[in-house]
Amino acid sequence: MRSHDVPRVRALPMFMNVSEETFARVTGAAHLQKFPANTQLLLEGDNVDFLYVLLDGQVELQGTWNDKETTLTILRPVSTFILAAVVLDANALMGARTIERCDILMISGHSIRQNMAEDPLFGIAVARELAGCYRGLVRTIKNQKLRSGVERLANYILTLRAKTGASDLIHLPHEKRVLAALLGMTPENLSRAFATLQAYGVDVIGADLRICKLRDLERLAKPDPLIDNHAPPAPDIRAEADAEIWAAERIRAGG
Amino acid sequence: MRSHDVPRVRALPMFMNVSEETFARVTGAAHLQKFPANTQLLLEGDNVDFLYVLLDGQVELQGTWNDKETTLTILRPVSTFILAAVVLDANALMGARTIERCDILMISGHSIRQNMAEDPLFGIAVARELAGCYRGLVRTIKNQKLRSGVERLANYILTLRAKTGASDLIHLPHEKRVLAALLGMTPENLSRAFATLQAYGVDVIGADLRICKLRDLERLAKPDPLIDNHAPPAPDIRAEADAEIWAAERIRAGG
DNA sequence: CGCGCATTTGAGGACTGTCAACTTCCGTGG
DNA sequence: CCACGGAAGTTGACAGTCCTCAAATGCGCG
Repeated sequence: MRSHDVPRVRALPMFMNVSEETFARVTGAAHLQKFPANTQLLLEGDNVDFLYVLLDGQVELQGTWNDKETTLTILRPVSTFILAAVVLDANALMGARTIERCDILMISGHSIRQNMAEDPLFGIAVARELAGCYRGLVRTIKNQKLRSGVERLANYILTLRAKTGASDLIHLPHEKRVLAALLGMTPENLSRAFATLQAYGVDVIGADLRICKLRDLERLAKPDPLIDNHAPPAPDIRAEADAEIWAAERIRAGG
Repeated sequence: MRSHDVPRVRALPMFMNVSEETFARVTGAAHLQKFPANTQLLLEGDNVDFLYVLLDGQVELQGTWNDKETTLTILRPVSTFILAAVVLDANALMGARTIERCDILMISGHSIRQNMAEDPLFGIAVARELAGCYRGLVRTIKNQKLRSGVERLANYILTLRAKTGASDLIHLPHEKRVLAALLGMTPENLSRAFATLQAYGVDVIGADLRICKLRDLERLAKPDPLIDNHAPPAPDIRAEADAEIWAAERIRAGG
């Protein structure tokens, strides 16, 4: 691991409250690997030997069935993924593919499991991480089953806005076809959804959005803290516990 | 806790490999409670103070938004639920409601968290349980996003068949409107889906099904071990590790 | 027996996916 | 610097799926 990556990995919910010794033992045998864009890191069903930590780039977790494919989540640095399979020493239920060139830290699964047994604080950290991932998936399912495509897009935009500083000028972090897959629709449909949102004050120029009528967009989207994981309120008026929960859930489906 | 419930609770993946002492400490302050049918145990957003263990009856976990409601999972004995919220000491993202009269063991959330810190084996057990719950949700999302209503029903029937002894005579464990909500469709649509499956050899008489052309049904359903958690192969030809993974995932969304 | 609820059936409409053609964008190579 | 090719994105026509509303039927329980 490069020295400037250490604090970034340590800052992960999974390592935040863990002792130096355990952190050193867990990451001791880890190795950093670079992958080009569009590389399949893991196929569904593959045995999982490593916990992956995305340090740079974007990774898509996907599911396939019957020649159809769907995007379950898109990860951005710094995120862990495939933790659930590592903890159970099981095979992967999701495939993983790089969207861009990526730097990924690979931590031995065996070392994760062993250190959980030796350091209860690390076991707790892993459990908390998994709990956060679980709750991210619950949000995803509610979003998927309860909202229409346009509603999902509207809420995606509002969430993105909140995460990137609440500015009314927003840059989409993914290609639109990738975004479409993430939102559970076809690229054609996403295009029409954007057109629909024009009536609610969303101007689209390429990958840049301008939100002109925030109130109207919110009235359509009806964001809900039990589905949408927006940025928490400012730190000084926020309880420590809330901060930790939010941090754990930040990674919407990393396990 | 009633004495005859102890072995049932101990047999849960969460307590299977835990010492007597820890088990006693965790469940020491637990209390058994009976609830009538159609009782809201937990509203979305409620603070969660207890881990719930369903010992008898059926519980539905639901999500709501904008006056719409969806069923996320239906739990049958013996299952834990709301574990993720307990581990993070967070509020509930799902509501919980009894479908039938239920016996539920309520374990103090604080005692769960405390014992995770004191017994690493318990921490591991919790992490493994959460990992299994997480993987159950991954399966649910893939099922939801990649399959049509008829395909979901066909696979539901095949999974139910596998779980109840591979007989061609099957009894539905839920009312059809409940099943419809679970499969993510309206009761009307479920009715039509059953009608569609008649052409594939599924005869429906009330809550009883007869599968006449298993091969045809399977050709339609295309069951997939990476989505459908069927019963594992017979114990004698199965590795111990597989058995544990299956046990952990048995509860599809209990966290 | 009769009421109430679950289930079924039918008609119509909203939403979403598919296919095809077109436009735009962008990097490559001349 | 411009032309070109390919991929991404858009648009239109159409079909399939799913939902909504309404009415009819069936079933269980008081």
